[in-house]
Amino acid sequence: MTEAVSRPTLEAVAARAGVSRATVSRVVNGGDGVREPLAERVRRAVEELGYVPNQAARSLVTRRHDAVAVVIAEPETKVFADPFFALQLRGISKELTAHDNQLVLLLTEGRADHVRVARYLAGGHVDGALVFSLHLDDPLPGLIQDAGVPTVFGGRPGWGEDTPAADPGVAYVDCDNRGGARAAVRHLLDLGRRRIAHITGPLDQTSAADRLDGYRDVMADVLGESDPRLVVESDFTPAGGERAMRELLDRCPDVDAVFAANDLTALGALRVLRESGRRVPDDVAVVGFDDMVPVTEQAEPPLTTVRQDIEEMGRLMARLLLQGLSDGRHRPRTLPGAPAVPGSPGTAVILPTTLIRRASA
Amino acid sequence: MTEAVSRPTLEAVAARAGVSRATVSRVVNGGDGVREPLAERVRRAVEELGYVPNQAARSLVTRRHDAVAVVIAEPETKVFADPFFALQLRGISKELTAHDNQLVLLLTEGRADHVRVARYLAGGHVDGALVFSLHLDDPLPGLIQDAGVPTVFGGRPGWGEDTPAADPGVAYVDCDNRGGARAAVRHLLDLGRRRIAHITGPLDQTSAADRLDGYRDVMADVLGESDPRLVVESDFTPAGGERAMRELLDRCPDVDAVFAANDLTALGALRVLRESGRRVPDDVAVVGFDDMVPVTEQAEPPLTTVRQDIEEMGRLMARLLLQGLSDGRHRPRTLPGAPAVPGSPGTAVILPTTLIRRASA
DNA sequence: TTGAAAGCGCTAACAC
DNA sequence: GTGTTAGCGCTTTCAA
Repeated sequence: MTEAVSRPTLEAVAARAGVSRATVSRVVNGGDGVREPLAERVRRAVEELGYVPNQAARSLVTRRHDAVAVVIAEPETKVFADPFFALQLRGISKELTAHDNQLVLLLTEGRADHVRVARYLAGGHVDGALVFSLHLDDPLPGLIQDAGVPTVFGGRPGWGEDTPAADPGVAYVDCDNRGGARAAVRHLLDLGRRRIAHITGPLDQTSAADRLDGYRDVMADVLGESDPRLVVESDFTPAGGERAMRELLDRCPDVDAVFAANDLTALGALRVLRESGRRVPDDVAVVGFDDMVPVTEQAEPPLTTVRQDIEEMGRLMARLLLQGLSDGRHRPRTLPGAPAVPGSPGTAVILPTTLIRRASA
Repeated sequence: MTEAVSRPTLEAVAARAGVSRATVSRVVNGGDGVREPLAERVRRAVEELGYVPNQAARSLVTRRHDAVAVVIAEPETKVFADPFFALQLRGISKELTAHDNQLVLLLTEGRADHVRVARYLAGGHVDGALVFSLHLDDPLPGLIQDAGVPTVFGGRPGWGEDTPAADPGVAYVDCDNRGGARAAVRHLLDLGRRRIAHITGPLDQTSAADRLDGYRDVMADVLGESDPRLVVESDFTPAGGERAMRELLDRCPDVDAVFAANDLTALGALRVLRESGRRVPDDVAVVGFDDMVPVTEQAEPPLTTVRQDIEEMGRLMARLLLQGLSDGRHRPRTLPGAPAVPGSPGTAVILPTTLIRRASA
């Protein structure tokens, strides 16, 4: 196996260049305030010795790591099966890289891992955390709060909502789930459909709950009330979409439209509809949510869906965090238990959604 | 935004418990050699203050991080689209977690990121690295070697092979790509097929090159020579598989079997065969590679394929690395440029493959 | 068994 | 401009 190598220190570089450690440090960190010939000598010494600063030592004094953790509260299998995460990560990755921060992805396979992750965060390996896919009863937010790491959430965190305990300082980025859902259902109504079903996501996630609310808003508005049998809970996966669609056809064979909580779910629903001999959109119209292009465009028929800019959400999460971090650097260090700084950068950012019409509705 | 919090130090805990820092340190790190009543006092103080050790400080002296980096030399989109990585990561993750090591996933979107990753590794954030999906001309292995971080590769690294410069100490885990490919092609021959095509992976990766070699071995053995038009290079993706299959049908409409370099490629090929009106396996038999169960079993028809235990490969990579690390700890520190320790734990581990017969061939 | 003290490699005041 | 020096928070001899 490639072996560990003992690396040269600042001291060694200083000796070789015939200067003090401080001077080397200055050159290594930008080099202003060092006369050129000296700086050049130092640079050569760095080069010759293959010097790389020891981050542990540096972090110990600067309290900075130039690294940000991304925590996804889902098992790997789901993380990797759902393009949603890939897109969000790409946005995050781009933004972090642009600001010379390293992305550290922490995977969690279950509850036990949450403790490990919290320890990692509290251990001061990173300057902040981006956390997403939270579920209602997740212990993670509490653990993270205890860890005292600046955090931005992806998707509105559901914990403590409407309670006085709700942390007003919590930052998150989300899309207009409820508004998007309304647009989808309104579109189906405009198409003349009346038996509009909804296959939800996991209702312990606010995104799924909000989309359900949007569905109900419009159904109640227009039809007065809605048949509860038209709503089936699912889990944002294609397989779940299949199961839910079967259930739906069983309960309400007269269903003439389906609003699926995300595109993957819609994919499963389309498959079952096809199997059952129903034509889309003629017999049953289908609308998804997300607009994950590779999925929606290759669906049969191409999927009408509610678009949200997932990559942009990721980018914004990262930006919000980095901004908060650099602001924080100019302020005195926060004490344990101190309230979040009021007026801290845009606590919640809600991105708009757009209905994208394709062939399925 | 959730704000940073200044954390209590060892010092604070010591003061609270009325003992020395050394004693607290002992208790925190296992606690042997401390009398029970004292230890208990310390534990209570730790609890009350919510003390978590500062890893930077600890690493500075121990030179350990209990963290391992996983580097995947592919753009995110590919990483997340291919279940292969998810499986391997799961194996790695399990093994690391079992040994209280944190997995740090470093994503690379392009060459520029390689330098960043190398810096990160050299900066001493992790004890070792697991690297996979290398391409022939990748600068990464060189950079990593310079970084002086113990590394285990996933898949045989292609660089320097057959040259005196080849590092004999390099550790890697792979499956028997060539043998597996031979089995696949032999199976197709046994089925009576003679116009057997091969859709390769990216040939700058050894796994793809080895599978092509295996294909050629058998074709040459049995048929004397093989029609070069029957080989099309592709890229391990379903879309690539589609393109390649179209090309193949165009060149050799009489093709009666396809050995695809992986399951995703086979999936694309199946789709095009269906479109072209050919029946599988009646007209054209198809064999894949990997046996990614969700893919192979849901393919139409279910895919005959060469199974490799991907999760196990991941687990082994991690085990090899951790073992090397703990061995290294008992030895004097390696000097820069020192050769890898000979007889270091099993330099190469090659896992066997099995042909899994399903409906497609 | 416990404590005192040295020092890991670095940055940041503060002198010069 | 450049060097000197005092820590950052922790582990680990070494003495007591």
